Amino acid sequence: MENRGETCLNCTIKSNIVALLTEKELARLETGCLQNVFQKGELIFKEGMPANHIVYIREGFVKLSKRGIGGKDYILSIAKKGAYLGINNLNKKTRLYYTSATALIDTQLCFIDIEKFGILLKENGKFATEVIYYIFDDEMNYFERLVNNVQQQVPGRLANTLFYFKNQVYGTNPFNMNITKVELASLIGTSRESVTRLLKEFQEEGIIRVEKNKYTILDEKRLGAIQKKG
Amino acid sequence: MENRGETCLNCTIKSNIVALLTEKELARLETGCLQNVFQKGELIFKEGMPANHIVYIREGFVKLSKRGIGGKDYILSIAKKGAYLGINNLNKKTRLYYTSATALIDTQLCFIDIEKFGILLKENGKFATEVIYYIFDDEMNYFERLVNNVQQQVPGRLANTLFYFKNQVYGTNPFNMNITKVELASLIGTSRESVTRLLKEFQEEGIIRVEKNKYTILDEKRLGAIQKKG
DNA sequence: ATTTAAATGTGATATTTAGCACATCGGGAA
DNA sequence: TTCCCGATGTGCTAAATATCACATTTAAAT
Repeated sequence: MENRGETCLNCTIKSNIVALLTEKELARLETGCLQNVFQKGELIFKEGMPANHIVYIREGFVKLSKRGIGGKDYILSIAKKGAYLGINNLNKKTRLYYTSATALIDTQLCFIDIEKFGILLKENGKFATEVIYYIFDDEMNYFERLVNNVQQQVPGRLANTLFYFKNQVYGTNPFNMNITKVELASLIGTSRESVTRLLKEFQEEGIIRVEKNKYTILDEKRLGAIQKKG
Repeated sequence: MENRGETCLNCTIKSNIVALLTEKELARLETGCLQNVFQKGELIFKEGMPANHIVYIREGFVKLSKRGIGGKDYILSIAKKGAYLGINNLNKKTRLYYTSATALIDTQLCFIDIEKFGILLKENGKFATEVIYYIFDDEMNYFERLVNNVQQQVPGRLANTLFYFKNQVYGTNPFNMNITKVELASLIGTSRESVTRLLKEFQEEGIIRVEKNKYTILDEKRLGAIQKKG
């Protein structure tokens, strides 16, 4: 991990949150801040390892996963530019990463010393308020996805997840999936085969189109109906 | 809704969070604070209605639910003493309750003006930090439950939920369920009949005992195995 | 270009779960 | 007490889903 020599002070990709800090506070943050690029497929941090940093995604996509029974991983979410990873360790005595994080494409990250981040929180109420807002906006929205997934059956969950990628993750309509069908299945909580079959079904009905990794939602209305029906 | 004349200043059931406020800040909070008792079954607030307060649970249990398709409710969680409800509205422009809340037993509540709460956050970083900690501790733990529920099948989810009641909600081993089987099913995301059948199965295997509303977990080890197996 | 491993598609089958129908129980209300 | 309604138990059936086995395709590495 090399420090590129960039500083927080002159960083051009400042987050909304960090923009609230004074120069003095930024300078302090910087002494515990490290920037780096991770390539596609690289492990950023591993579940259960000590968490001394909060990882800010400047650019790219990151898969957050946990190891389940039988060594089978399951995916919690896809984090993107602007996300703070490991922020839930702020209030822990023993800080361990709750998930593993893997770069899905080449990804630029900042590693922020978690102690320093915590000190800034206590000293700057506005900063803390923004952090709270971030938590609600970013974390709680995928919380809603989870709630739906518990209550719905597999077609509804798949519909959810397609909308999730279109709206939350990529924000474009034809979008390029950076994850495999196996991973998609583990995000939905079903089997790979079921995903294959359902996607095929959706395609036959003209609701979506899948070419390689390029997914297009053709009929939002009907996909929405599937989502609602469960 | 009547104000009982108690004040935040002399309140004897102060939360960890509020304990951090100065007398001056407490006095300010108090002008927008109202205390009340809700009886079993009473609706505290309704999904989709304007949310002008954060509701603090001083004592009791509250069911948080959402209306699904076909008018069928589903339950997100059971909140207990010490919980702040509606806190996720802090950063919204239009504040609407995300869920409905219903008292499961007689319950003491404080209604705190959300604007005043927000002002305190910005002015007192320590207070804000505690709020952040609260959010992680309380919200994120039931987030974990949701994650598991997505990945597991029904027996695993039921096991989850039994542990959830024992450890998170009631904190005792024989515990008295304040919800019906129908509600339990809607918490797990399955049908009432499946819950009945599985509970019976667990009883036949000596893993739990159910008498009326009194649930006893007899064999944590085996229940844990079911949970892990999924 | 060749090789190899991983990812994907697909049919057949076994399990799991939902949904329906109906019986029974239990707790209020009159 | 008696009536009544919601909650609960239970068998049966249909539907959904997982799992297995294997073919095929794609991507990565040499």
